[in-house]
Amino acid sequence: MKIDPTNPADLSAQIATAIRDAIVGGRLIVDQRLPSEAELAEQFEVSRPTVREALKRLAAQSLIRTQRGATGGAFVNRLSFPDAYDQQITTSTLLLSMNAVSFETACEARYALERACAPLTAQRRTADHLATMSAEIHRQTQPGLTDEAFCASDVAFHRALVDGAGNPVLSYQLAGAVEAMQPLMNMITFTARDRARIIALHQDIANAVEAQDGAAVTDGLSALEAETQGLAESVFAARAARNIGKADAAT
Amino acid sequence: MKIDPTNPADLSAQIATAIRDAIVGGRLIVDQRLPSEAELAEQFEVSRPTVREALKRLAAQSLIRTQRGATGGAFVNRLSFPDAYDQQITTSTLLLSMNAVSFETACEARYALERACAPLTAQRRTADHLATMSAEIHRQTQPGLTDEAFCASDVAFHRALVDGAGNPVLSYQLAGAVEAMQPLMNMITFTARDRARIIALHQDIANAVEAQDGAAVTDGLSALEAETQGLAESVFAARAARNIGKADAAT
DNA sequence: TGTGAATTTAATGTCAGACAATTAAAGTCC
DNA sequence: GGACTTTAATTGTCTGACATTAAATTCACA
Repeated sequence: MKIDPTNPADLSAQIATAIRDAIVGGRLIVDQRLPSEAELAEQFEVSRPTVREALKRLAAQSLIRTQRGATGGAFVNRLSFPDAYDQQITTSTLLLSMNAVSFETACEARYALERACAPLTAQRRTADHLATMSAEIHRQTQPGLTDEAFCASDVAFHRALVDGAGNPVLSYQLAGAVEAMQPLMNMITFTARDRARIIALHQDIANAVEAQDGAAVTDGLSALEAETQGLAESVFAARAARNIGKADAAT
Repeated sequence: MKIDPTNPADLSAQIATAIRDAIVGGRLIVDQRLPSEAELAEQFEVSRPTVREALKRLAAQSLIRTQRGATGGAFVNRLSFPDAYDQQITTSTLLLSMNAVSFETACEARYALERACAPLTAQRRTADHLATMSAEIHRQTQPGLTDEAFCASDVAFHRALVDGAGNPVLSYQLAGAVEAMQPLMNMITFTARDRARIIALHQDIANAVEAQDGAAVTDGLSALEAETQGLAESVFAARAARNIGKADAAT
């Protein structure tokens, strides 16, 4: 592994890329120990701080872990599903918040993805998943629940729906989509009547899952999407009207 | 922003977390300049190399960018869709390769997600998407195409299908699932007859997309999934049989 | 001979200070 | 006023040192 000292890019970035390629390409395997920082510095012909910066870049992506002590060092990390979830959620959340993705677009994507799970969930859901969904629906009926808590419960309900498909890759992919939506969902305040309608749709979906009726689950999700989009539209319309009013008052 | 020097975690990790929270929480906004490394070192009461390690961690996640020179510094980066794609693909690829995710599970997830796009793609596809799909199908018919090139064209075909939904959030989510499958797909060698069947199914899907028939697109994807799963099964069975043969020969 | 404490050692974590490279802005000369 | 030069601020990199950690080793002692 060599790097190009004339390359304008940071040396630490080049070194990180070289090591990352070695990991992705299978030349470094899980739990394998990398050379010590001093050895890496010698190999790449740079100083130890530069090597360290490169290693921190990799650590930030959970590609390596480090251990202190005599037999310590940097080790290739097995990227776990929870680690991947976290990265996925952070990335998705920032992507939505920084790119002015409309509620409509994000919501459409979320429900489209969830519908992808519907047939599998209907087929494979266990008693655990049904129990979780019931429990969350029950929580949502509690009076005095804050909007944030209601949304959190909503996320938990949908998580159970997704996990019911019994496919960890699907769960991982959808974790980002569902969780990243939460900040957007929190922009909406729910009236008691709004909540009642949503809860009823949740119950429909839960029933369809229990009955193992994939088509009904899909339909339920579509109905919930329509309800959510309608709700958001009226909330944003009301907000826009208020703002126009304010602007008029200011002139 | 303060950190806890008695915390056993790395100082650089704590600093990175503090800054990341400020970004995610909106206290630092896009394109805002962070204090200089020297100022950050003073604020957090650590040395400059430690601050630098923290900044490199954030740079690895595309959360900041740095610029040299008089008016340089670290700036909060707008996480772009391409950046998010890249991270998503790297994460997904490593997740699959390091966790012994079965071909079956990954394939199921991939096609479930693609079916999520089918109705939207059927509705919204443009002439561009149709042209890309046609071009890739044509490429796939070329004799002498390597397995790698065939798979790459396959990915491009599916990318066009996904992008046809016209929802960037969906495209971003699916980029990982589709691209991460490629190394697994490359484990399969295709006979001419295998390719012919796959191409025929691609053509069916492309026709359905052109006809804006969402249900037909969904069915086409399901057929393609079945074909792919069957193909993989026979390849892996043959490979297992060969290995048993080898093991017998070795005794 | 076995065991537990002390020592050694190898590695990462942190620091201080320096210099190089880069870039924008300020200043200067014609 | 415009082109050139200088200056200042900032990141990038290096050197060398010390602190901290944890495993391996040594060694005294029962």
